[in-house]
Amino acid sequence: MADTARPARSSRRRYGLRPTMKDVAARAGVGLKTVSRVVNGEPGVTPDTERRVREAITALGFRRNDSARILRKGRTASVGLVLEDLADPFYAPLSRAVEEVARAHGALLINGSSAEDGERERELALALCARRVDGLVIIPAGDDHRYLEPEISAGVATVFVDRPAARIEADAVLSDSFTGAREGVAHLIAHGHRRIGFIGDLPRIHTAAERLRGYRAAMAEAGLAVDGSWVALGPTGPGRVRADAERMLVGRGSAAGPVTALLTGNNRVTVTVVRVLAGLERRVALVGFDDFELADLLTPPVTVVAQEPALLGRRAGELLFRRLEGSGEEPRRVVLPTRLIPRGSGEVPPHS
Amino acid sequence: MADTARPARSSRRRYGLRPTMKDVAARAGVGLKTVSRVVNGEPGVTPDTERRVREAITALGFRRNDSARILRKGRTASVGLVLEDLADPFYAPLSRAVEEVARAHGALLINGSSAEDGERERELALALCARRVDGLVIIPAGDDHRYLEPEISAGVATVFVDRPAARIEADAVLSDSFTGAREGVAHLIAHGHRRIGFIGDLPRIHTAAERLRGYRAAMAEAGLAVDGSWVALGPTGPGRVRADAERMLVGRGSAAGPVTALLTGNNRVTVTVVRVLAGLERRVALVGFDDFELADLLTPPVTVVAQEPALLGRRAGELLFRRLEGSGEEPRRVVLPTRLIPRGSGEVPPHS
DNA sequence: CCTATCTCTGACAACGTTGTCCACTCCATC
DNA sequence: GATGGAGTGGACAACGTTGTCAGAGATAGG
Repeated sequence: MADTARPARSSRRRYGLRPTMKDVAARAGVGLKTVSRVVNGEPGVTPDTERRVREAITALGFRRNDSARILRKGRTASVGLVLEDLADPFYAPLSRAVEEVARAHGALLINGSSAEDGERERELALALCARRVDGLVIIPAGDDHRYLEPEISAGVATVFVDRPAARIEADAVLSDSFTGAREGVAHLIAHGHRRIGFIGDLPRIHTAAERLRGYRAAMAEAGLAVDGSWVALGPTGPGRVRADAERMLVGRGSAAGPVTALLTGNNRVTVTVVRVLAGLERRVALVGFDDFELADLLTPPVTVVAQEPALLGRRAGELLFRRLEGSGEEPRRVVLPTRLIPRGSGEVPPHS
Repeated sequence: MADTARPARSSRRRYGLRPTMKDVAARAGVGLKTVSRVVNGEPGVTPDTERRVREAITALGFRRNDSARILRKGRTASVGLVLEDLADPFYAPLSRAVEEVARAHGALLINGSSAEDGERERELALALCARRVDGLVIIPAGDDHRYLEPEISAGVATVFVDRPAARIEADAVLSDSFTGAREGVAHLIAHGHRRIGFIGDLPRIHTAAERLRGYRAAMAEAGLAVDGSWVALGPTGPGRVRADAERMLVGRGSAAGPVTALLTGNNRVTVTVVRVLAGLERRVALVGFDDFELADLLTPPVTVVAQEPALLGRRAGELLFRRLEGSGEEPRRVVLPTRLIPRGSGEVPPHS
């Protein structure tokens, strides 16, 4: 008796006795395919038969197994999102926007946080590919995305956001970090500042490099030299940022003297620097990259170079689904403008 | 010839020519199962055979199809999270914490935003069940979760967070909203306030109802009557909240006069009210439910009743995986304490 | 030299669904 | 009463993987 090898009866399987279409068919006294037709709203079933099937479905608590459906149909109606940190106030609305686009296309969003670690980004992206997501939206942490090549050529639509892909050609949706930073620094210069510092993210991160470039460009355009001690790139944890800010503000290790104004490279840096400045006697001008909630209610209100994270996400989602619908266009790069929002902190005059 | 019906060759299928184990096996000149063994690191494969298989895998760019694996194995190693809004600064860290727990257990997190709509919550939760997530974490929007009963008894571990399930028994991880609100109001009373308003979320939301209860309890304990015009529950959009706040502050429609202090029911409400108060001449005391970034840098710094969203998420995740590992315990309710953080805005003395 | 034991390998079925295709029923028509 | 067609229903294979089990060699022991 080979049957003894099978522990479970056909009607109640596994730990969680999930009924299948077969069980529904048996109970309703119809064929398997008829149940499938009812479940999928396909035509060709008499009202009476349909009623019997529906009764059986509710009686058994049947729910279609989408894993099996996916396997059979090939497409999963889900897209993956890999970002740095879901809880970051910049990325959260971006994620939400991608979700909305996915939802409009009937797809679910699976997301994972890379914690700014290239290896973890890779693991996540590949795990999502193994689940056969139809598409991927990636805010890259790593500096080599060739590992995605087989996936992309196997048909996984892929869009990069906030930062471009490294070493492969792929769609990207970016903010114009260079221009944004340049305008921010020009704003400070226009208000009389000559010694301006920049505190940014790790230099390997594209946006950080671009913002630094924008900073240097604005300084150069104004004929201002940049002292080496005025630029500090690194991790955006409060400790490092606080130390660098304090160093620049007293002018320690600098022949050129302390800075009178700061450009901060992203929302986390800005918040830390706002804290540092709040403890100071003298007033220091500040322009922050990224808008943030309550910036307008601080004293002084914080002038920012604003991006639109939700728009970045939406554009990325739209690009993704356009690809999924089979546009065979070349990879393209969408660059969104930033917007300088003067609120006061950028208009503080130089101290010395 | 029935074969003409099959358009694709066996080695390159579908749009995106995904190689399968069969293809790998053919190329390596071994059996299907041997490939499976190599991919899964099972013992019993000679080094030489393994090498051949690995070569074929990289040559073809093979990646295991987890959909098929899931179908076969029964467990998906993924959990679902349904919350109101991924972009909300309260829920984002909660989501991230659940993700971390899932990651520690080798599972992926699929999340969806219900937009505070019970019907959408239901759709999302059931869609996740259809994908056969192993477990579900839900921040409920709806007021009847009986639709989950078949899923739960089919083995989907389910944990509710922030608010309890309605009309079913299920695990829940909550903050102690009642005590938190009571302490917040007691703090205001201790600083001399007698006319205290409460602006909260929709009354059908459990936390809003509990916070209102806490507010009333504190008032009653101090022997203070509550004027009907001092309580405003409703959607937390800025328009409604602003209107209610302004109404309370001038005492329009109230025999008892304008309030001198406010308890706000969640972070969104607090932020809107902070904006309203910033435009006022007189100083109004404020205690906000939920801590938020920069609360300490506003003028005056905002006193809050803090919850720990990340801890809520972590506990929920842990509870979920404990269930998944088969603890057959009764559904339990975990209640986490809140913490009053005095910063100044709650200590403003009454105006009149 | 034959058998017993062990290691490695592969054929086959099954997971739950959907697509293809054929069979059957029922009615209207000739 | 046979014929045709439309309208239903169901048998079967396939999606890509894993578990079971048995077969094929190799080695050792009698």
